[in-house]
Amino acid sequence: MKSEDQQARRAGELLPQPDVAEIDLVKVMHALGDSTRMHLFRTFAETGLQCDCSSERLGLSHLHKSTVSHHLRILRESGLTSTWAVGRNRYVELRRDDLESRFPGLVEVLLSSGTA
Amino acid sequence: MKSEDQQARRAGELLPQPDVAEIDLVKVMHALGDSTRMHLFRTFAETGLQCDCSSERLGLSHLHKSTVSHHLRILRESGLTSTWAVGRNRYVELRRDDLESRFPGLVEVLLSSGTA
DNA sequence: GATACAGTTTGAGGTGCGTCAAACAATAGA
DNA sequence: TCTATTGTTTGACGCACCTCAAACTGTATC
Repeated sequence: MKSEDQQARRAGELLPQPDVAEIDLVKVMHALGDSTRMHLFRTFAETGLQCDCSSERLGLSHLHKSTVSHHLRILRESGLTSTWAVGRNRYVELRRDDLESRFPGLVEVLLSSGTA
Repeated sequence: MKSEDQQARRAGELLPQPDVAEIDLVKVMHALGDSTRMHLFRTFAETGLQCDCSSERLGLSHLHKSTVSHHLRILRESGLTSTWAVGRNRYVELRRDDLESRFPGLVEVLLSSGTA
């Protein structure tokens, strides 16, 4: 994670998300049971932190921006991601540590599974 | 697995299921993104092999038998389970080895995650 | 202040899902 | 053969979901 991103994140506002203890495995499975959201999950896992959540930037240029916003919300509400509002942008991050403490090994297993 | 169960399984007919290489992670996630099917997943993981798939036997006495049949079909078609038809009964088994070779560690991670 | 921009919210349309009930197929047992 | 049993299939209903379009909120820039 780049340091300017970290600063921007601290300056932003954290959007509502479930506490670690409240993250539900079935909800997480449901969130990942959609190819678009699985793509976003892998993208955030790779990039670490992401600003400018435009459809093009996220590799979803075939989807309307409101649709992308919808999927990002589901990811956040399931507990998979954190989102900070900074100005007009959104910073989205995978909740790696939280997920690791709640479901040890899950993220690693999902990422190392072939994308096919 | 009890030996009489093994014999019954061999005598039965294997219902259609995807090949190992065709098991799709998103479809698996979707199958587990339902509390009833997550319950069945854990049940089959514990019991190893299960005959008499009645609602009561599976801890789903609140659901109609056709609904249970529906969920078992989705689990099978996603690649999570194998089902053998033996007489009037169905033997359902978690495809542990197949899942392990396709998504190493996934089953273990899911089972060790708290049921909450 | 006026304009442009990033993202959200709302409403609508189409589709799929979970559930039940009834009909059906196939087997076991009398 | 007749009946009971086990599980599947079909159709229906209500609900949730995915998608887009339009309106909206809030921010940055001129």
